[in-house]
Amino acid sequence: MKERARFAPSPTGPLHIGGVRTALFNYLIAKKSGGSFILRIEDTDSKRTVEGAEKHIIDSLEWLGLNFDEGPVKQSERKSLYKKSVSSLIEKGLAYYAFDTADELEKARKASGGNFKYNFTTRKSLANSFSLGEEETKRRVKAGRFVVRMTVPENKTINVVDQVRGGLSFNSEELEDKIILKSDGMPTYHLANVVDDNHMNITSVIRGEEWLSSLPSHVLLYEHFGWTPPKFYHLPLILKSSGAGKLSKRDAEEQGHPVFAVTWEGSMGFKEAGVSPEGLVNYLALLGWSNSSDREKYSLEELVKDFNDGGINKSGARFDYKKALWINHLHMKDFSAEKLLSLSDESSTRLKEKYTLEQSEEIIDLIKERLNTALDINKELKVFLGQPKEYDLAVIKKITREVVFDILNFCKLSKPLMSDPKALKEKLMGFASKNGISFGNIMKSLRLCLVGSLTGPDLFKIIKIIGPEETLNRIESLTNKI
RNA sequence: GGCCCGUUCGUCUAUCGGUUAGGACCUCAGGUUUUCAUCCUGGAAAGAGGGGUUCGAUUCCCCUACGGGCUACCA
Repeated sequence: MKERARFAPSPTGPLHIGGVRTALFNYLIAKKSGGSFILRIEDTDSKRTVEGAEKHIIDSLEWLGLNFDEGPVKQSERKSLYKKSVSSLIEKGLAYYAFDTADELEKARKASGGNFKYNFTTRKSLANSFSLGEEETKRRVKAGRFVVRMTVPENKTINVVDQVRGGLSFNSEELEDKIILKSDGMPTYHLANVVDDNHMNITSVIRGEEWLSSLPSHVLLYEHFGWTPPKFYHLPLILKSSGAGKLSKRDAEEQGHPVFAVTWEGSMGFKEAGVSPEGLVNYLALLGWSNSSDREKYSLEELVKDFNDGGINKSGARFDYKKALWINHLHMKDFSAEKLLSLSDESSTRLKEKYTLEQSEEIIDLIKERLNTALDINKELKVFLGQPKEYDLAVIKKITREVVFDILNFCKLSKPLMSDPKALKEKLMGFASKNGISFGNIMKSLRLCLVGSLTGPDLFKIIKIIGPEETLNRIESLTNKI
């Protein structure tokens, strides 16, 4: 069966990785079946709607490559649909008007010691169409300040099925007559969700585990309407990397990793941190889904192919940035030179000014397996773009002026060999033993001259690429400093 | 507090009653390398506790503990 799955965030803030993973699983389930992935914006709470959040959600999905086939459908534009649905429920006696003020409800909650439930027992003594009579209800509805609550039947067992956990059953005593239409005329999540999923022919509802407790209310609503409920998947939550609880923006900042796919109000996203969408998608898929195989690296297409909903895990998973970076590394080392170059605009333009395309690709090949993030590209490319701007002081202390001079002289005489890394290395080794200097010492000194520190790719290959003139320049320039 | 969900190495996970409980990240020790990184080899590291069921439980059931979620005119 071709699934229709929707990702339905509310634009109350930027899209964080929990949301990204929900979107991803919606995408996978939809695409696995050859169906549609739909975006719906649940903007029913105008007070909490944040400017720019919707754009952030869409930008994030685009960057991740989770392209939606339909939408965005905005709930704020479907008010009349919800009103009509609510009226039909009221007519059938499956929903009712209520007039209690926030203060009154607060009082009732306090009086019951925190165990207050608006349900078939308490509603008789509260202000609603059950207790007030027809005339008074009419009068109050006309006056305008009312909400609509769903009628939860007494003493009824509600059986629900969650595709991740299996069958669950709830007793209606535990439920509340949830508000489905607010006094501002907007529906609450519960109503809008059910109505829209039905009207949009959604076949699979895939959302976070925080919704599991309201599932029975939703299923009851489907029953009230006389509709067949879709399949439900409640995904385990993503937990903070250390300590207890659900991952939040603050935890992420404390732990030093991003939470948003792309930047939001000065807070760095995974994109800005240099994580590729391929890497992030791959890591997030593995956080909550697994296969019997030991495979770790997947592209989005491969995930679609291999995904099976039986592999969705039941328990919450901690976010592990190190592993995310490792997965990202797996992807980056397989990227083409062209793609890697496109990931780092500033360095790549400078690289192209200085080198031929062929040389550029050679350079990229040299550094690609050293990359964890796109930010590393700039770092690794520096050596090829100019002289070191500063030198590792700890290393300077370990080398001597004499050795650097020896190297300088050696290099002056070996210019023709510099395009042949292997030959140059052999000759330098010979030179070292003839002069009684340890090869390690020579290499350390030479690397400091050329790189400024003791890190980086193969030195002789660096020499070949930057050429004899630049090599000599760099050595000379260090001799002036020590 | 009430209701719901969950619980295998530090972390992410495999195992669908019989396994030396496997893999990956992390970590440690070697190796490769001029160095760092990569890479290769190896090591350490787990079934929350207690009851059942069974010839046999990590696996099925119950209790406890712990973790998480919900408990709004928020989603």
